Amino acid sequence: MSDLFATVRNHVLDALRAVVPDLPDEILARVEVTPPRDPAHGDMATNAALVAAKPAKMAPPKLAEALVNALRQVPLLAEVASAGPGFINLRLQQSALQALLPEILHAGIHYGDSQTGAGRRVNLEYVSANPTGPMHIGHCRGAVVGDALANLMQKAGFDVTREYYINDAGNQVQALAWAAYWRYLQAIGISISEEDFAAQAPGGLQYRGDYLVPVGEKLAAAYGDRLAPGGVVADPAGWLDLVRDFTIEAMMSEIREDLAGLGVRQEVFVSERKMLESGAVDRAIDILTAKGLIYQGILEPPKGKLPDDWEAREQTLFRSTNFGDDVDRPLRKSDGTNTYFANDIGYHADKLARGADILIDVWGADHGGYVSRMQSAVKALAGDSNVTLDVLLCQIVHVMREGVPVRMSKRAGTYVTLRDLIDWVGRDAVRFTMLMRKPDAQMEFDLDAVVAQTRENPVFYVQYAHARCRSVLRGAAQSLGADRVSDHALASADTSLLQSAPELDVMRRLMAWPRLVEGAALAREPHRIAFFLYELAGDFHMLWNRGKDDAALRFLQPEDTKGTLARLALVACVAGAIRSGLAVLGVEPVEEMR
RNA sequence: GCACCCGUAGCUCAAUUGGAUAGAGCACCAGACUACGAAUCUGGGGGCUAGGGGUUCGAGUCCCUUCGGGUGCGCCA
Repeated sequence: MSDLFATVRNHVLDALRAVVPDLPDEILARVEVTPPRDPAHGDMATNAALVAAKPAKMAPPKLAEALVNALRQVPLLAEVASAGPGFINLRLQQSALQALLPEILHAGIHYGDSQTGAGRRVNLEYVSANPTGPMHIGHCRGAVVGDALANLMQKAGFDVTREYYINDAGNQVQALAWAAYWRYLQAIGISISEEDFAAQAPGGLQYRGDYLVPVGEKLAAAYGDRLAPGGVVADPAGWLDLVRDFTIEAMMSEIREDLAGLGVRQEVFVSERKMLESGAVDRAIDILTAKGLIYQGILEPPKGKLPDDWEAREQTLFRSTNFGDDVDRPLRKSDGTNTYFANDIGYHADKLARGADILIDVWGADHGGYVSRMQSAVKALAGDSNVTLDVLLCQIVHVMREGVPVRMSKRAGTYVTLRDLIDWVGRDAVRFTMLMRKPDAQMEFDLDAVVAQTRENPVFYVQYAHARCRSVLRGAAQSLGADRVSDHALASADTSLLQSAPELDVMRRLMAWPRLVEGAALAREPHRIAFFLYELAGDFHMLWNRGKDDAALRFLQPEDTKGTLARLALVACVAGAIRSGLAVLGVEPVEEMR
């Protein structure tokens, strides 16, 4: 399938090589063929003369003129002109645009697929919420961004593994086990006040939410009172591991359900505990030790206000400063167990060992301070293999309801779970809205705007455009017969009949889709897909209304079957492109609005 | 105090990764239904891209700096 931008870019490169032989590759790589900012400039523009002027030792306008003369020989191009400081504006033959439609119809949902990432394996880790409670709205953004990015990169040809890291080792899950045990005691009729129990549990009672009540009941059903003989808090040695594993399993099952409700699917779940037990962490640290990157040392105290209990202490450190980090980072806690970072090194080493060319982690913004040390570790482990770690930080989501912020507080009981959110606005609205923002910008999520059925609500606006397309095609199927308006049949329509400005504008938008997919995938920016769909929907709604002003522009022309079929081909292309984009976002296209 | 992210129309956000005169929606004003779905569309006003300096053919984008918001800062994950 052809990307017209890529095709034209090749023509530009040919012309450039002809005019200026022996240009270095890095100059050629900077040559772009892009949609023009102002449609009056044509269908495409290239910066070729600007980037090549210096190495060619020519003034940009002069080089542009030479390129214009060469490009005028290309049959695909109807107009070629230099402009401004040395841009070259290009206008395609109408036939080139019209020829796009059968291709789109044949490609169907695969329109925009590319081979940009072919042969490159991506390990994409996202969500990785701690199994200590239900998912809330804070986890949601990362889940949606990660999932859409996985779809996007697959569409661009990458071989993507979707992964979830279960933080089931360490103090947090011990505390979870104690909290579940408290609920278990209640379930078997032993009532201990929060305060009394908190005094007995190491670290106190950290998880007081009632989501653990069913877990306690299940424990009671499975074990009776055997975990608390004599009706008292038993020695944890006899129950802690069991209760912990049981509870983690229960929480993960809830999380998987929540993810399924959001339409997020991951095929690999890695347990931190199992990874640790397998020796993967030790092996990774051995590798770093062999490279001389591990040492015993004393860190400088942090600047500014010191933690109360700070004292100078020698510890095991990773030399992350060799790879751009600010300070070296500790691998062992004072009790001898691993820091989270040490285990994460093991985990990333494991990802590398399983075979990946690109690692991507999607994290919450509160982990921003952690990025450079993890990238340092991956650089150290990857050595010459050039595997990189990209980290996407998802910023805070402020939830608004009726114009006022919804505070995220467990204590105040205004804790918005992912399930609440989906129940309130629906899966598609959650996903689309989250994807209308760059991940690294804070966003406001207005619960009322997201369910509004107006242009203000992009998910509605795009769905409506698709529904309108389908509505026309349904109507045409009635009058012309379904077999004549299938995508396959419409692919042989005479699209040269489509010559009006708004029709050609839609084709230009459709033409940009493959290039947009590639760019978004390379930049790891799924939100561009959402914006493209919003703009395509706008083009289509405008075209539709042109038909209201001028009956000659309506899709269905009873006296002109050939013209009708040509227009239906365009409509079917719009619907197909919308489906193709919504598939990336993980949003369902709808046949009609209800 | 230090590091990272961010700052664009009154509001919510884009800007093809350094490209031409910074664009959409909401809100405001004025219009289009005898109609393939008006839940839509057309037109209008609205900007020193937080401030200042630098890099070059060219900066919202890169560098320095000031201000403002967010996040984090050895034994939480």
